[in-house]
Amino acid sequence: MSVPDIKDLVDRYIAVSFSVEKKAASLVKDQIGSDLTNDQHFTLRYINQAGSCTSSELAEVFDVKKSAITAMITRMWEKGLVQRTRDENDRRVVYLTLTEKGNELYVKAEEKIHILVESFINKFDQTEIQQFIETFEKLDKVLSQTNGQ
Amino acid sequence: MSVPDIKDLVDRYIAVSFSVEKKAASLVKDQIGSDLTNDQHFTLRYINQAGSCTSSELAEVFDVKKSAITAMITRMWEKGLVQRTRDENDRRVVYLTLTEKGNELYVKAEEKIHILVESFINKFDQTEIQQFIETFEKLDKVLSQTNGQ
DNA sequence: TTTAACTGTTCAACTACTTAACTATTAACG
DNA sequence: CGTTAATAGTTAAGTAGTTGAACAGTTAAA
Repeated sequence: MSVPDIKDLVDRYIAVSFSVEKKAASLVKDQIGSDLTNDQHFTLRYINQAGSCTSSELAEVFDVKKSAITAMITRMWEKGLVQRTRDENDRRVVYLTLTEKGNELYVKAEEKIHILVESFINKFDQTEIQQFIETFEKLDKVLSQTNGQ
Repeated sequence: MSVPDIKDLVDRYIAVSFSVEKKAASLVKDQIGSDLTNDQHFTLRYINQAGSCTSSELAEVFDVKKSAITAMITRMWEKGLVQRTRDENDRRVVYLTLTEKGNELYVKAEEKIHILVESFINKFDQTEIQQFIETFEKLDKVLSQTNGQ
């Protein structure tokens, strides 16, 4: 691959990945509506799948400082979506779980996103979709390694 | 494709695309440093490539309200990165252009991101990279259509 | 010429994030 | 055992980015 080729590839990669990122987030936001922000939805999603988790865990997964998690969980707690429970054995630890309301809202939002993504991937054929997911999974793997340096 | 298949595909798609989005943004942020935020960098990028543009144009491209653009451009103007120039023919319009400092900072940040992305895509073979870009371009195209509804 | 449409700004309110200092608790080690 | 380290989470001040609604000024349309 010659020098201008790689520069051109990198250029296209940057431009189009940024564009896709912005547009996808915007679509999801429109679909979820005003009950939940994107970040709050993905927080509910994580807690739901983990059953329960800690602030430190969320901070690592979302790659933000713990104080950012405290603030977000407080906002969600004020809306009645999550609960804080202190660990009896290690009194430093606080477990986060979904309330009934939080779970309901999560399921509703998840359904909406499923419909959105399904209608979206229906615009492509099977081979293409497999390729999309393969692409994302490969990128995700290498990004995880790069982050861990 | 049976029903559980498509549900599973959608699940994987949502999870992995969110993960990639977060990690990529985080890497870029680390690379750019504290001089520029991701959004400010991509705003510089857009203005640089367009030569000059308007607030309305940016609002449409980034899919945010015009007041959000006013606020961001003001922050960048305070840092001496962009200029506002009123159109002489249509006094409603304000043209945004990069200052010398803005352009320098953009070029520097762009170099950093190029090195990052290049080292990143060097971890894959040519066929894979072509596939990545193809994937993003297909997604971008359909996302644009979906947004326009 | 009045009315409508458009461009951009201001303001209040909100989400999200960082840094730094802090509390409370547990673990480590001499 | 007791002092010191590390760990989990919170608080507070400051910044970035966003929305919605009201607004000023300008241009286009009726």
